[in-house]
Amino acid sequence: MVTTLKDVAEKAGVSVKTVSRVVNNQGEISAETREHVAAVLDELGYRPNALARGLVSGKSATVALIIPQITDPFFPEVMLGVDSVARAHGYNVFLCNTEDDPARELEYIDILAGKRVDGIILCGSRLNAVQLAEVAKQHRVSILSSRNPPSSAVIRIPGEAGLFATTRHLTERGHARIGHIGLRAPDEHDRLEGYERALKEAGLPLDAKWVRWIPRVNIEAAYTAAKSLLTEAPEITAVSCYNDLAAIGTMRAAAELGRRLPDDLAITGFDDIAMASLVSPPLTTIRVLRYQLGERVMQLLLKVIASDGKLEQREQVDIELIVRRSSGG
Amino acid sequence: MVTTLKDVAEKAGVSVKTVSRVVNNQGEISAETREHVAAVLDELGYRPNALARGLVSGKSATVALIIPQITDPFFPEVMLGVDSVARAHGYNVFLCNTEDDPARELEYIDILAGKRVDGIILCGSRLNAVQLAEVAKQHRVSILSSRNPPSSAVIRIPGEAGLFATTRHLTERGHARIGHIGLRAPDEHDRLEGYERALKEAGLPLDAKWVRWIPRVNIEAAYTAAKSLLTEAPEITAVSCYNDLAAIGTMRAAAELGRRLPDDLAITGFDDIAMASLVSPPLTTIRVLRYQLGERVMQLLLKVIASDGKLEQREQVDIELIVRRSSGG
DNA sequence: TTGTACGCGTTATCAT
DNA sequence: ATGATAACGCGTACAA
Repeated sequence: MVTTLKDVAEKAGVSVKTVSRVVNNQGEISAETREHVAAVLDELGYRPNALARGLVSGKSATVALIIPQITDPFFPEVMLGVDSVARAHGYNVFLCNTEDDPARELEYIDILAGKRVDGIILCGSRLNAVQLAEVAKQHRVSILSSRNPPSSAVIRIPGEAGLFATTRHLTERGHARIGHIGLRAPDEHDRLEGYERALKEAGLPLDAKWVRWIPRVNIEAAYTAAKSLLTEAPEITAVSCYNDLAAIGTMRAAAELGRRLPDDLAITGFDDIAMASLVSPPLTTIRVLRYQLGERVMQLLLKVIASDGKLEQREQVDIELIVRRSSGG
Repeated sequence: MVTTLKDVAEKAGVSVKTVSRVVNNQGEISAETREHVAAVLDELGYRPNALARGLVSGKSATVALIIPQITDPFFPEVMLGVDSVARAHGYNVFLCNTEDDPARELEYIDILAGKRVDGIILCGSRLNAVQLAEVAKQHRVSILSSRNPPSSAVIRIPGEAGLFATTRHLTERGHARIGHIGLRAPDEHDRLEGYERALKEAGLPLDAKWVRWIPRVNIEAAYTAAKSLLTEAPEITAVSCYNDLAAIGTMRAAAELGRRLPDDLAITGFDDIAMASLVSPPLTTIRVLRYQLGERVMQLLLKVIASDGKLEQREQVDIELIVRRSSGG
């Protein structure tokens, strides 16, 4: 079986506490006992039981990262950043994938609370504002979102500004009938607002039938939505999309409908995932530094934990328009 | 603070054990006590402490999935399959990303053992055969690999057969000078062997300078390796790559060197990730059903756990050659 | 049907 | 410098 402090203590002929001290490098211990105990420790292959430690200390050295879609390349890169900071501070990360399901998100939060995680990062949460506020009140949470959550510790991706930038880029290139592929999720409307603002500022009309919604972010859903959009509103000459995956689905639909890019249809995305520069034509998009985002949101969580959950902070993130050929740029 | 069984017991005026019984639906309890306790449970928002439970039961309801590269789209999809089966059986999954570093892999295994995970899935392990055997002996492990590990519970991706298939596809199309971009990792040589066998069977010579190694699987590394390969051995007319990411890096290098695909250079990959059909030209590759792979390797882990780590089993996976334009197909 | 007492492996308190 | 003992929150054996 697994060796415990007691096993080591018996074998070494000392008390449990002494062994504990050696393990944790704490208190004053004579060099010879230390060496002796260390030897036995090594011989028996002792490994501290994190469960017991957690029970006593009330800490689990574990945090959780909740994301909606692990297959969206955006999130793995965020995870990388989160993980690097977490590791540097002795934390392990539970990665929880909700498949865009708010119920699953709440279920995870419940389970994680039971596992006594020290903090939770909500990344692209699909909860509504009320749920989000409640969760942020009850748990130690830091949030990464392009929405504007009422909560207290947030890293904010400027979704409104991003869609404004991509859409304005299209209006500036002379497009007058611009569609939008958006994500239909609770309280998720800032990107739509950016799209609408760009149209308004350009003096262009809004038309509800130029907007299509996808229930989840993936290429397939966007492909379907875009096909319907382009079929029912063929007058459209450009589409600004919720993100890169949505844009890539739109590109596929366009290609299938015989529309050449970018001449017959201009398309923009959001995120600048690796795929964006690999597809043909390369995708005009908004660059977001995902790894750094992950680092920052984890650093924020560390502060939240240190502040005992009382921290109020809101950080904004820089974005940059990357013009490539998909928009005729 | 957090409410415990004791808090509930005091408030409800019953014993701790009675509350415990209500929580776990066990033993005979009078309907009225049950209701009463349930009400208090609810009122106080009781949530079992998984740490304490784990300490008593010796189980943590947690497993771990160790992968080398979360940014390789292959792995998130495996994760999805693992997670679905894990959830269905009441397990949470720790996702551990090693960045291709064997030392980090061992470190994770150590930490996970400390957290008393009930089992570990090694997916694309970078450990050498000796280390792998040792880990499999000491822990409850199921393995997903294209290598041929000596261990006992393995789902095997036929890497040799896959590279044989892609490379033979190239020889059949008349290519006589075929390069290979391989992964340099411990005991990782079965894909190279597939490549070599295809050349031999076609009566073609092997040439060490037609093979380049990447230290890690990512587009950038492959781009660099391919550029060197195509520059120093411009006589090559085709490249069969370790996997799709390597192939995509190779495509980029080829494009930059002014070689048109597939006429000036044919390229094949492995995995059939989403990107493979999106790049231009679409990539000829080997299809692997990643979600199913994840399900199977988690199911295997369940068996390993049930067998107390004694299970011996080795499953093979089906693959399929997908011919697209990158190979001239 | 319900309760008491103990143990899980560790850390912390207070002695010695 | 070292050790005995009591927590931590829960489950299990055994009583009542």
